[in-house]
Amino acid sequence: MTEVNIQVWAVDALGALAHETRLAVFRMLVTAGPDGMIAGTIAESAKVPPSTMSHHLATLERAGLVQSERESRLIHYRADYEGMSRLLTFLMKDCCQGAPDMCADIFASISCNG
Amino acid sequence: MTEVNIQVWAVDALGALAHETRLAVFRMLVTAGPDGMIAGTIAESAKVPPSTMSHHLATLERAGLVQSERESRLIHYRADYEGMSRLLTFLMKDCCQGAPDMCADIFASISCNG
DNA sequence: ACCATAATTCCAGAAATTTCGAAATATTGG
DNA sequence: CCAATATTTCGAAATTTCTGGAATTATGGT
Repeated sequence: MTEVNIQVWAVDALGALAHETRLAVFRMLVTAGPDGMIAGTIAESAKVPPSTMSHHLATLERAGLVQSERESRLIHYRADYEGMSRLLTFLMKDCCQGAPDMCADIFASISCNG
Repeated sequence: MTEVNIQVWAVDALGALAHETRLAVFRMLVTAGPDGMIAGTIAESAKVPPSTMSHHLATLERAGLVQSERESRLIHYRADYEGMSRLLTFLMKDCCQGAPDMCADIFASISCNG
């Protein structure tokens, strides 16, 4: 993926997360782990009509941040860790160049333990 | 900042970056370093009218991603590394819990050297 | 005081996003 | 095949965002 294209994609991904409901859903899915959640349950948890949630989930999926898989009548949605990783890496790349200390700070503040 | 409030802020910050021009400008400012850039130069570089750019810069500043400072007739804009750090940390927190391996992958792929 | 420069704010039209009920599609069970 | 359930797609109104010319504010030089 060329530099210009990844930036176009990043705008989409950021836009997908730039919405109260969608960000909440995405975080929920990340926390839910690899099994993900059923579409209906997601809508119920977020207190929005199924139709509305369907649009939001489609937006997240188009942006490559979630994946869906049908299992009989239910549709499972799970976070796409690779997409998220790509986004975070993209955002950090420039920061690490412009502000060498910043990445270190972030690494320290997270340390992958919470 | 409470959990719910940081998420509200995060939506704003993500929305600020979810625009082709604004993302390009933000990355430019990060790369430019602590001295930042003059408003007019930014508009010129991005090939948008000063008025339009002023709106975009205000959006980024409201979101806490850039800072401005007047120096005589010129206004310097610089990336707000603390804001960016807060956003990246926020996004990573959930990921590190839901996908313990993911943060490690990101750390490896960056390693703060480019 | 006046003029020139730099940038913002005002304004309003254009474009995109958000919302959700109703209708359509997909799947299973009887 | 028919009914029930899960979800998406359609459609259209409401809201928000984006854009940029014109007017305004701020600063410095002569």
